[in-house]
Amino acid sequence: MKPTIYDVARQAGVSIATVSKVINRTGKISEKTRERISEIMAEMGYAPNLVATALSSKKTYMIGLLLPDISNPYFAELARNIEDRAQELGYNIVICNTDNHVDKEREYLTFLQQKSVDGILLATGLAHPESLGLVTGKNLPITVIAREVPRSPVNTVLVDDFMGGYLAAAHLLELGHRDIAIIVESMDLESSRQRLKGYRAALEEHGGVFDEKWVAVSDFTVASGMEVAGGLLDAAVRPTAVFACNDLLAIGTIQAARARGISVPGELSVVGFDNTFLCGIIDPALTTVGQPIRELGRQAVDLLHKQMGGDELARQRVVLLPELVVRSSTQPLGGPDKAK
Amino acid sequence: MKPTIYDVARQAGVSIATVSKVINRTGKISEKTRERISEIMAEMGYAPNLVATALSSKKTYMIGLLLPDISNPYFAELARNIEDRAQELGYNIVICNTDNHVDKEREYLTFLQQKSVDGILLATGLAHPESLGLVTGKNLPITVIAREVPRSPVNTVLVDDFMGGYLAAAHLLELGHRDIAIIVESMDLESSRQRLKGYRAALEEHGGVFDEKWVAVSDFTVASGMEVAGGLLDAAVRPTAVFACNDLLAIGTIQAARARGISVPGELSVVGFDNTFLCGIIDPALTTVGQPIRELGRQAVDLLHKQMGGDELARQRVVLLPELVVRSSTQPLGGPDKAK
DNA sequence: TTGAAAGCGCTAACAT
DNA sequence: ATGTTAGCGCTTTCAA
Repeated sequence: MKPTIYDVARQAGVSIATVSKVINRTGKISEKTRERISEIMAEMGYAPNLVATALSSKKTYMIGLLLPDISNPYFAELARNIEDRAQELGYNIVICNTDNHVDKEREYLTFLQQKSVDGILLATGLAHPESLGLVTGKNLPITVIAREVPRSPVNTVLVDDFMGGYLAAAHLLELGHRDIAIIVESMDLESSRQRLKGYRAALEEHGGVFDEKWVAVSDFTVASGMEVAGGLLDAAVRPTAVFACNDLLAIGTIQAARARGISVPGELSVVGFDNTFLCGIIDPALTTVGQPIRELGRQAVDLLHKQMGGDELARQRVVLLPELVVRSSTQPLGGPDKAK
Repeated sequence: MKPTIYDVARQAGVSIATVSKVINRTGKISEKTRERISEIMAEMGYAPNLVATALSSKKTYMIGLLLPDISNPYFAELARNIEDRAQELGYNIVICNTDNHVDKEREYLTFLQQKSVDGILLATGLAHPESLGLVTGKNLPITVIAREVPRSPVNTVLVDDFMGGYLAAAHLLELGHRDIAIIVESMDLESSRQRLKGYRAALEEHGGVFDEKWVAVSDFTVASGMEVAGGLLDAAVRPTAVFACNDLLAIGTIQAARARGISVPGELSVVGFDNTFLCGIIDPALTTVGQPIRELGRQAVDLLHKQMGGDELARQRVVLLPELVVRSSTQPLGGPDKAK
C-alpha cells in the first residue's frame, strides 16, 4: 500500500502534525527535523493523497472547462492555452463538451460542483442566464470566455466583436467591395450580433447601405457554411465579398465558391474570423480577423485564479482587441490591377 | 453552507447510514423512507460531496488523458470521442498536454496519481518504458492508445500501422507510381516504423525496390512537413508520389509542391494518414489512410473501464484496421487518361 | 518547536 | 429495515 502521513510520522518518530507542517511549509519546524522528515518521505516514496488534502482544505486544484466541442480547432487552441496557464498555476483542467446543449451544460455544471472544482471556465455557447444561476451565488468562481452575458455580474474575457466585424467589413470596403454578404454563426450569440453591428457600422460609415439580403445565418460547421454560402452565391445578384463570422464558415464559403467555379479571391473575396491555424492551411490562405486566443486563455485563467484566491474583486470584463490578418483570400474589387 | 448528509439525516430523523443507502441504492430501505428522504434531499438541494465520497470509497471517477497537444486536430478528435464515452460511463477527463516531453509526461503521471485518478489513458508520444514504470506495478489502470509499447504488459488500442503503410503504398503503386517517397513523423515512434515497414512491404511485393533516398524524417507539424517535402521535391530526381505519415505532413507536402508550382495531383500524388477533418478542407481533398478515431477512443475507454472495474483480465491489445479513403490528391501516374 | 485531537463528508462493516 | 461506529488521509486550532 502507498505510505500515508501516519507511516511517515511513525518512521520519523514525530506526530502527523509535524509532518503536515513540513509538507506544507507552514508553522515553525526546526531545520533539523525538516530535513530528516524530508529525507524519510523521499525514501519511503511518500506523496500526499490529494483527495484527502482536498477534503480537509477544501481546495481541489481542479478547474472545469465547458466548451461546445474540443474538436473544433478554435476551442482546441483555446483549451491548449488555458491548460498551459492552469498548469503553471498548479491547476488541472477537466474538459466538458456541451455541444451547446443547455441540458449538457447544466449537467456538467452541477456535476462539477459536486466534484468541488475550484472554479469554472465557461466558453460554451448558450450561457443561459438560468444556467449561470446554477453557479452564480453559490460562490463558485467562474469566468466566461468570449461570450457576452448581458446583465450578469460575472467576470468575462472576450474580444471586441464589434470592432472585429468592423475591421472585416472596412477591409473589404477599402478594397472597393460594396456587395458584401455576412454569414453569422447564430443570432443567439451576443458575439454574432456584435460582429453584425460592427459590419453594419463600417458599411454605413463608408457610405454604404445595410441590406438584409446580405445577411445569412448558419451554424458553426464547415458544411453549413458551405450550404448557406451556396444560397448567397446562387442568388440573382451575387456578392463580391463575404465576411464569414468564423474560419470554419469561411472555409465552407470557399468550398461553395469552388464548387461553382467561382474563383477566390478573383471573383469573390472572403474574410474569416478567429485566425485558427486553418487559415494558413487552406488555399487561398484566409484573410481573417484574428482573436488573440493565447491571451484569451491566459487572461481567463488569471482572472479565475484571482477569484479563487478569495480576491473579492469587483467583477470585471477584460476586452481584448482583434486584429485584421490579411492573407490571400481577399483582393481589390475587379482584380489586383484595378486596385483602388 | 451546502447541506451535508448529516443535515439530511437530522431533517429526516434518521441516521446518516440510512441516507447514504438511499443515495447509493444499496442495502435494504423501505419504500416509504426512501421516498421521504429523497424528497427531503430535493427540498434541501442536497448533493453529495464527491470529494468525501472519493476519500472513503477510493474512487474519483476521474481519468487522466495524456496527449502531446490537444490543439493538434488528430488528438482533439480523439479527445472528443474519449470524453464522450467517458461521460457515458460517469467519468470525467483531465487533459494533460505533454508536448512529447518526457519530463512533462512524468510530472503529469505522478501528479495524476496523487490526485487519485481512477485510470490513465496514454496517447502521448514517447511512452518511455521508464515513465511507464511510474504507473505500471502501482496498480493504476492504464491503457495506451495508438502507441505500440513493445515488451510492456499494458492494455493497448491501436490501428494496424503496418497495414496502413501498406495500403497507402499499394494504392500509389496501383496508380502506376514507382518513385514513391515517404515522410515519417519520427523514427522514435513504433507506429512510424510500422508504417514504414508496411510501405516497404507493399513496394517489394509489387516488384519495386526499397530505396533509402525516398525516406525522409520530419516532426509532426505542417511547417516541418513542408520543409522536408521541399527537400524531396528539390532533389535531382523527384518522386511522383509522397506518402506522408500524417495529415499535417501531407498538407505541408501539398504546400511545398504548390510553392514550387508543382501541381497536385497532376505532377505529384499525395497520401496522408489519420483522416482528420482537415482532409476535406484542403484543396485538393486529401487521399488518406483513415484511422477509426471514434472507435479508438471508445475502445480505449472501455478497456480502461474494465480494468478499473477490477477486472483482472489478461492484458490485451486491440488492433483496429485502417482503411484507405480515396479523395482527390492522388491520380494515376501520367494523368487520369493514362490510367492503368 | 512539537503534539493531541477534532474535524472534513462520506462509506461500509457490524449491530440491533 | 435502520443505526452505530470506525475509518479514509489530511489540515488546523489549541496545548504543551
